[in-house]
Amino acid sequence: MEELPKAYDPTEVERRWSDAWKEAGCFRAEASSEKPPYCIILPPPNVTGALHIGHALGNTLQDVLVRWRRMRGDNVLWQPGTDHAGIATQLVVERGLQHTEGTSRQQLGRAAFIARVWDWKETYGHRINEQQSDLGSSLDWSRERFTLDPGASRAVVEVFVRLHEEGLLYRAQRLINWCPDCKTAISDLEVEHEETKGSLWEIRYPVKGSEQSLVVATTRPETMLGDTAVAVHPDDPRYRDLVGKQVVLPLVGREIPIIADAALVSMEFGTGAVKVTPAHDFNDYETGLRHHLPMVNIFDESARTNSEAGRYAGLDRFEARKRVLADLAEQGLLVGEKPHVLSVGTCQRSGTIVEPRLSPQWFVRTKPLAEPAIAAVEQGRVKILPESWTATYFHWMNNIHDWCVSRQLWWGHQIPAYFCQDCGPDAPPLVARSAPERCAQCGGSRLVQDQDVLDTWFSSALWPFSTLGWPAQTAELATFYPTSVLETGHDILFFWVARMMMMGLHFMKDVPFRTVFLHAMVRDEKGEKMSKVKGNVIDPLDVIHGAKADALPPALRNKFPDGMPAFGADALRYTLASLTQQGRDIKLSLERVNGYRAFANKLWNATRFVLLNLGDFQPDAAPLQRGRLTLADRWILARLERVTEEVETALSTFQFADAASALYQFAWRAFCDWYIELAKAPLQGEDPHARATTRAVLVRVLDQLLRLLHPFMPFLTEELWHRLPGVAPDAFLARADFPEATGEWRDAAAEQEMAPVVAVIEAVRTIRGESNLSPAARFRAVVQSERPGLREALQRASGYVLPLAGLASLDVQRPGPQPPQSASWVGEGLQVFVPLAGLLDLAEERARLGKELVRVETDLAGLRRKLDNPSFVARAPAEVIEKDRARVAELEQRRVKVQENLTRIKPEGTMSEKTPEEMFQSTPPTTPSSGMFGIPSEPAPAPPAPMAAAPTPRKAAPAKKKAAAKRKPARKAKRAKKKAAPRKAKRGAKRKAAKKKPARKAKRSGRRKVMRRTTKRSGRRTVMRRTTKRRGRR
RNA sequence: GGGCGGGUAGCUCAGCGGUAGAGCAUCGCCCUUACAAGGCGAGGGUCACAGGUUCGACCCCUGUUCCGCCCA
Repeated sequence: MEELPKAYDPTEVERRWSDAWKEAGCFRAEASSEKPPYCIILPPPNVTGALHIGHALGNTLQDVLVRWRRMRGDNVLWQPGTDHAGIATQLVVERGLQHTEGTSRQQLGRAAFIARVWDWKETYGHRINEQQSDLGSSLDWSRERFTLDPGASRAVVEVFVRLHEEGLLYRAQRLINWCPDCKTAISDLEVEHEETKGSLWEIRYPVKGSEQSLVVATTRPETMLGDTAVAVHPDDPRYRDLVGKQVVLPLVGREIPIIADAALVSMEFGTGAVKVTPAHDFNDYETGLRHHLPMVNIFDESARTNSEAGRYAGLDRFEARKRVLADLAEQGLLVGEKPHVLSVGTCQRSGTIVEPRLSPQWFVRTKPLAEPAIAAVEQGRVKILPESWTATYFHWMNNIHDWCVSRQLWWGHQIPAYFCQDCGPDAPPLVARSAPERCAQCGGSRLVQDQDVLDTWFSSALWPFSTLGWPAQTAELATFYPTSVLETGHDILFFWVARMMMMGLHFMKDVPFRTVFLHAMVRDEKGEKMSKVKGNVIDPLDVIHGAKADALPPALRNKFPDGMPAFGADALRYTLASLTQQGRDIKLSLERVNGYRAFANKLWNATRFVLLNLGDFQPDAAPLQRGRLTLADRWILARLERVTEEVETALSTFQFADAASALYQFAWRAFCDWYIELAKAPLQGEDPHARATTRAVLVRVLDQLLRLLHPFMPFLTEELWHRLPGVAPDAFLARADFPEATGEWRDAAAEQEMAPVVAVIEAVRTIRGESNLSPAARFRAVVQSERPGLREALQRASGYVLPLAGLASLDVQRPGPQPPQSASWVGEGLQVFVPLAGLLDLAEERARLGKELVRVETDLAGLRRKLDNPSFVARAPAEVIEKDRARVAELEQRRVKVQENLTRIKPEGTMSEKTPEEMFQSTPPTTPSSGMFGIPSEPAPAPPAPMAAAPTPRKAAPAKKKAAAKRKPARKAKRAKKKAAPRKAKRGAKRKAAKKKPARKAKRSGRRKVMRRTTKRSGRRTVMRRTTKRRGRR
């Protein structure tokens, strides 16, 4: 196979595999199978929609789950489809008609218009599917559904009819939310409430037959034209005498009663008297029902005043307001106007202010349906994750209102109800599965179907079983219902999840899914909602494919003046998965995406390295034999075993970020940074057996790593996997086995034995770095240890140590005289010396050791103080005390050694009486004397205030540090003094902390905790080394 | 008005009774034949604030404050 290019180019690779998977039918589910079923129903996106970042997140998480389960051998169905999106689609097509042909749907007529919508759907409706494929979504496209398909439509009719038969669906005249722009009813959920600045007007209503009057307060003066009462609180002494009298409605002249209503009126609000307009306000509507008030509707379907408005008829509602106010003012009846903040409801779709409207609509009686849906969650038959959403679910379900399901649209499921022209408008309609020929009442044949359609969510609520064939009893239904997981945004909890629960339980007698995973909302990197107005929308397709600068929204154009590079779908997916911590909003930053693009490239190059070094390797020739493995081999295999366990646990508990992070750590930190480097010696060495074994291990680890990563980065891994030796050309990683942690390669001994090897390499690297020795310089190092086992291990491993530490030679000795004039490092059970004669300035090394000594002593002081506290010793658990004591002992040893090492490299006859701290401070500053902006710098910071036992914080150190750093000691000393406690020891402690955590966490119970423990532990193995080396376990 | 979530390193986030972690960004040295989309090393934290509980608090409790979101 040809050599891999040096850098990964996602564009070409992604397109290729997307097609190949589809052609091979990799993602087809079996209708029935011996394999365990696993099913996710994709929340159907709007057919008019384009893939946005929220879809990208949802698709990524679902695809991770689904690919993982598929590889594990489940019979996976990820069910695709789109939603007909009633209002949205109708609007899109209407606008198109207006724009291109100058016609309207009314001009076309219903049938012709619907045909046009279908045309539109055929032409553009696939766009979002293709975009989902671009993301790598492994949907079973052979089973794609649409909410207006004959199958789904049949389910809708069946459900409608049955609910009606059961008395759970009815038609009634009610006050509903009406969008004057869309000219349809919308459900409560489709109304968005927004705090808006408005006014509170005070209007005087004269009391009939008296000189008295009453001032009402209102935010909507124009609706007074429809007032049918004035209400006061029954306990209000101001108005008690007026209750039962009539007022004369100004401008209209209608006489309306003054009523007392404790529920509607708050004595404190406004004037304590309110006008009652039952046809235009929900609270007034309830009041109207309680008091049997007439309901006067003053608006038409566009929210323009109708004939009920008398001389104000024919006005837009806001124009009507102006006129009413003006006339009231003229008549001296407008008493006051105060600024007022009120909650205004707007239509989710059009943004128009919703107008409550009295009209006949169909409603689903939700209470009886909600009860089982509540119980299912209470009983744990459905689990909602993150769990915090459960409370929200219960709250909504317990306070649920009947669901208005009729919409005054053309595009959608026309309601299967039929009105008899002969029985009159008030006769109840016939509800039937197919159009009845005769009226059941009068036998007449003049039947007309209800012109309205159903809410799109009505059909969506049936999706988990209608897609599987219901009402037919299909094999799919038997296999996949209840589905496994529902993954969607938490904004859809009520719209969809709750309604699917109700419908699923009612019609299938079982829950629609076992687990609901609600993902976060994706925001921009500043945490702001993405919106076209702000210009901060991140289009996932731009991220995947790249985009020219002028195609980017303004905020991104600033960031990418030369255009956005193609980060690739894998990088985007990895980013989204990594950011998916439960229950948080996601702030998406392209820097982060870029980081994972680098990760993809790293994997590419790791594979490139392996392939370049395979020589004549034959995959089956050399099965791994434990006896032949080197320490490094055993170590990486043990780490691989761990990460395999971690991924398994994390994915089982929806901890996407944990899985992604564990894999990142393993791939980059363990495999690339350590194992590949360690493998270079045997690969380039003379021993053919060693070479063969190393090759086999490289291939094995890489193969397993690619499998583990595949759910997250399907394209890259599929591509690379095919380059591995022994992979059949017609195989697919997408259908290969997912690694299982068998425990076979667990190897605590190897991990333990690696520790000193890593420690020595890092010690030498640190000395080199901090002493400004050239990376190219080769020199000798000496390791002293009193542990024979450790010495032997290091001897054996010198082949690793020399190249990785950049040494000419390594002497491993018993503790003895220290090599003169050498840099040193104190580690656990060993000391590393680098003789420095001729190599560097000893002052650097003294500074370094001085810092180290301060750290150790600070830690020691803190610990001792703790152990000196009698109540700590008396009350803390024995193991905690024991640990601290052991640590004191270890630190004490370290302190002595560092001190010795420091003493030995002191220049003859100087500073012999000084403490390390003093030496430290005596280092003259060499930084320029002006600050960052050329302003003369502050006076040198005062020496830190002396602390009881803790020595100077280490910041008082090297002169070459920046000015900012120099100011810190004072601050820290102050804090230490204030708290009258030592600064918390940090340095040098981290390794211990890392080591200790697993033990601590092991005490806890619970699945998630256990998982975290393992994640942390092995995640840290490598991380630990990287972080601790700089913290100085010296 | 009610409810939920959050304020931890410059940024994005883990951790949630026993010594503060990651990624990115930053600084220094390196074009060392897998990778400069890289390697090695280093620096960086009053864990929002104030009380309390505890031998011990980023973690538990109370209050304050700021920021999101949902519901009315």
